[in-house]
Amino acid sequence: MVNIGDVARAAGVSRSTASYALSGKRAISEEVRQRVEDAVRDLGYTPNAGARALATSQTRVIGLLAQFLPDEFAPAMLQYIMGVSNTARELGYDTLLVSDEDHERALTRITRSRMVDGVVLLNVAENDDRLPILRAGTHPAVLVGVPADCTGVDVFDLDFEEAGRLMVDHLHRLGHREIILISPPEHVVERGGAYVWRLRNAAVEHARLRGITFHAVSGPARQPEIGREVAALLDAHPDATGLLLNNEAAVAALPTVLHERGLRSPANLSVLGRYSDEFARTFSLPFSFVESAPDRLGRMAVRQLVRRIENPSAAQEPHVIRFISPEIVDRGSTAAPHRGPVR
Amino acid sequence: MVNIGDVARAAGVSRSTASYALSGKRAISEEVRQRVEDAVRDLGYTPNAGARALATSQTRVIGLLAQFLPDEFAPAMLQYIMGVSNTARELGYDTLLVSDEDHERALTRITRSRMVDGVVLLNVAENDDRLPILRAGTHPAVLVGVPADCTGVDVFDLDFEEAGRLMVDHLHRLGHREIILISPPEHVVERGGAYVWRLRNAAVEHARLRGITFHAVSGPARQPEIGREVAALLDAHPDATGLLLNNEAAVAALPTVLHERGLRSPANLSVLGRYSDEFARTFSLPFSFVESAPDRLGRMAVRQLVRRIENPSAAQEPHVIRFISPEIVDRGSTAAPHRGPVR
DNA sequence: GAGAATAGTCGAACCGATTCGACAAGTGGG
DNA sequence: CCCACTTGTCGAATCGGTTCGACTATTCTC
Repeated sequence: MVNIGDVARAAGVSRSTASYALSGKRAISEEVRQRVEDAVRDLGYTPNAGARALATSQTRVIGLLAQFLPDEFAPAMLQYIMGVSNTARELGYDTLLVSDEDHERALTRITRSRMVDGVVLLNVAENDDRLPILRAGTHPAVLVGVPADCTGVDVFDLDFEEAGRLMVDHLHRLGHREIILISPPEHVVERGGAYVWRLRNAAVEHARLRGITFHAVSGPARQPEIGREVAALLDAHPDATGLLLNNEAAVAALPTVLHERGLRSPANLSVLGRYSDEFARTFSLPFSFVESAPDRLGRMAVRQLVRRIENPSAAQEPHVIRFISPEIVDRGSTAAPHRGPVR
Repeated sequence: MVNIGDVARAAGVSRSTASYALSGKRAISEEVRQRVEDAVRDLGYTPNAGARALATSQTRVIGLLAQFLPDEFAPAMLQYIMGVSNTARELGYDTLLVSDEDHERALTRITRSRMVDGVVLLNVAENDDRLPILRAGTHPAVLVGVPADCTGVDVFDLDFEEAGRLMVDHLHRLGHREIILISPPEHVVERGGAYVWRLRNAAVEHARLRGITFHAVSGPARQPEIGREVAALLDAHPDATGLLLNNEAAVAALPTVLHERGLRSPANLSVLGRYSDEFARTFSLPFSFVESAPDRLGRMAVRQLVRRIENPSAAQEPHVIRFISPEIVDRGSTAAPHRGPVR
């Protein structure tokens, strides 16, 4: 394998000169710089990442910790991963994907061994066991998802509370007075998935203020159970005219459920979901929804992480919590409720 | 940061002794080994990955090259990634995820800089531009997907030709004599997605031998276009009693299409797809299908890659092309065709 | 025209591991 | 009792970069 010594010899200079010629950290005559670059090209030189990491304590790799939880909706995960990975690459970083079951050990491993310059954590729980490890170390970290204690880390997420209010208000303005909200399974909450109750509580409270009859339930994240659950809910609340979905599996199941009962949206039921544009497109979901923008969140997270990594003064800046504002993508699945029962 | 020198000092031995105590590559007295291990624990020592890579020329990282092509069905990708990443971790490797647009440069970069010990390529095209780069280098590589020229690499894939025959035979045995096959878009073929024509050609040929009227078409991989296309196809071939799907988007669209036209499977139409079990579960697809086993393929690929990396003699072994045999998962969406037209 | 600053280059140290060869002490065989 | 061998340890070299300090030659300033 060709190393910088070979390049230096071919260019007739010392190793240090070759290094400076490539990094530009000291003045080098144009002529020498050219010779070095020619040598690099001729020999096909690429710096050894390990050696460089050893010398500079920088790896230009970020760690991406993504857990694949059996009852969380998997396809959404890919978009976060893509957002992170693509953005990292644009900024000159590679992505080390960690899907280890034991995230705490994995985190310790990749940071203490200095495999990465910083980490992005997905699927952050309210009391996430990974956070103490992070705080004990010195690596910058950015979270997607909001823990109870945000000290020492930067946090990005959709504003789920605002999303809850937005969804309720949207239906309220159209005239709906009885609404169902389907959330992810209760054990997602127990595991610390704060986005579930954030949206729910805000929605419940807002509905109360507006005088709306509100049924907040959680449903399984798996087919076909969720399909049956959705059907049962529609039966149980025949007067409900609006359906809010914070459960992607429920969204995926809904078209079939509606078809089977001969219901149409928005004629018989106004439907408003919370998921990503990509998800909607892939499955041709005909429902209006609040965009959850996983790619955008991934992008913001990496941008901030790289700032912290590269800007020594940024390390001193206070940590940020940034919520992106929910926006409704109108697909025409909401309308004023019919007067009188249509189901 | 604590290094092996600190450990050695704490244990009262030399650095080399500490190293040997931890690696076990030379005999070390039980007592010293214990002291070293205590020191490691007390100080929280984790070897520096860069330094180790430099010294051993091994990184214990594998590269995973996954392209996210705009018209290929994305959710399937996650399962390959999970299969690879989880298996790698089980075998003691981390995964560097490369989603760079420019895969060729990315491949050169991660191999020549020795960031990885080997690579797994997903979504391999028939004349894949990444292969020459691989052959020019010395890193072991494993592909998922079959290129025209397999020299120098190990290859794993579903046996798509056998899958095509299996699907045709399955319907033929039930008595079907007119069948539609929907493949991915033609430009997937043009880009080198050999699995498309492999399955199609085998199916066409097999249908010819069996005297079956066979309509092989390609459809878009996007909603809602694919839904319309499927509907149009059913209209265009009213006598077709069997539908084969090698296009995941078409599968996702089918339930709605069937509902809209009041068709039921298998009463009016026998349906047989080709996708993964996970995909079927997530979207509650009620169709029988040939399991494409992305997790299993990812697992096999990594196993073989690690064998090549770790076993110096394995490097000499001839390269393998291994096809996994397609198997039908029966969901009851195929049956004997009705006599006479039912649609 | 002297002294200071600048440009351009080099040698050597360093980052943190692994590993080779050397060596001392202990063990066994003839 | 001597020699060969094994066991346990250490010092030093090495992997391939980066970077500091030193040095020379040139340019600038007053």
